[in-house]
Amino acid sequence: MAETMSSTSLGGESLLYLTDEQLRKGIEAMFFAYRGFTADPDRILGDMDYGRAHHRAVHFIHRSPGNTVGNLLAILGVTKQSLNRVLRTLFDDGLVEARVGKKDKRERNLYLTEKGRALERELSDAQRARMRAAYRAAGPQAVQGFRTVLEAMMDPKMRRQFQRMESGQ
Amino acid sequence: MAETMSSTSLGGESLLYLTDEQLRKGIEAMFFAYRGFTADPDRILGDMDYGRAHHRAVHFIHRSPGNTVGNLLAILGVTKQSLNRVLRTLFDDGLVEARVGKKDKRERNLYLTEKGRALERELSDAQRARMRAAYRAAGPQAVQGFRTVLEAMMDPKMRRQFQRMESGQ
DNA sequence: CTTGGAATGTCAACAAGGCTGACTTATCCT
DNA sequence: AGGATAAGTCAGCCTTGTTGACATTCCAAG
Repeated sequence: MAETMSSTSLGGESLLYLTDEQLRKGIEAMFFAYRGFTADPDRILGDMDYGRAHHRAVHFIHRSPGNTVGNLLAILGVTKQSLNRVLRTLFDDGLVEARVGKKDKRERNLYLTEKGRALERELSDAQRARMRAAYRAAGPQAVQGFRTVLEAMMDPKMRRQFQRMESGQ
Repeated sequence: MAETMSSTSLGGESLLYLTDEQLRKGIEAMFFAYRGFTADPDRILGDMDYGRAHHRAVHFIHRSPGNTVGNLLAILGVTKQSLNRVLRTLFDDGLVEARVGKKDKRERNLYLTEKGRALERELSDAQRARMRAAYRAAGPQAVQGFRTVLEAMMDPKMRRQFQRMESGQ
């Protein structure tokens, strides 16, 4: 199970990045970095009546306008009831609107209103600013590696969806 | 605010990794990867009466045995009341023990019991296995970049603490 | 054309894990 | 002696996740 690397294992120095020690550092880095990653949007949202769940919904609606509820559910990985609570407040506050599907009238296509786009912009500006600073500080080579490891960390199913999503322009 | 990169900006091709488009991909990768990162421990914890908060506490107590409560609070970035709820269940279930500080008797030094170490091992084995697979798939160069970007993403204060923590063996 | 299944929405209840605020106890230090 | 610090605790609130049950609307296949 543990599959601990010993420093005397075959392969020698080139595999030292796979020691439990190095893995632990990576795990902790991931934990602290994610805190930084969400800190700015969280701060902004804290002043309003919204939370991280609203941010995620708004982000992915902005990202693919006209997406259906079911699709959003698959992306966010939460239950319909959870998402619905969030969507309802976004409807009520006029940030998101749902249009009945043209082809299949059971479906709802989700769109941001102008007000919704304004919030999205505020949140993503903050998050991008931090990301940009980190990218710039680390350089293109590091960013390339960053992206590679993140993709390898995803669940295979999620990774396929991600790659499909990101390649589609 | 937006500081959007235009493709005609100075610097040319070498800065294309800083476009809003690339940043958005990084942001989404971070979101999906974090889900993978926590998926295995979450699955294990779901079967017990514990959650992610317990995992974090157990991890950092294991990582620096004898740490004080206040120190743990600073690392985890939660309130005393939040941590206390978690610690109490860990005490009650005999996974963690608190010894009165030798120097300063107000302090409590936290340690895992054998039972606590067993849980920690189970959780970190699962998490490390995924991390190891990702590292191996990505290669040492990519891992180097991954770590660099993650550190750059942390809050400066957190980054200092992290670097102090990780350098101290 | 009817019927089964799919997409959506909704009600209710519950749990984890954050938070604030107020307060106690024990200990340390000046 | 008295203020500051470390820890613990009680009470209450919020967000965001969960299950389960059920209604509506619509598509599609028999």
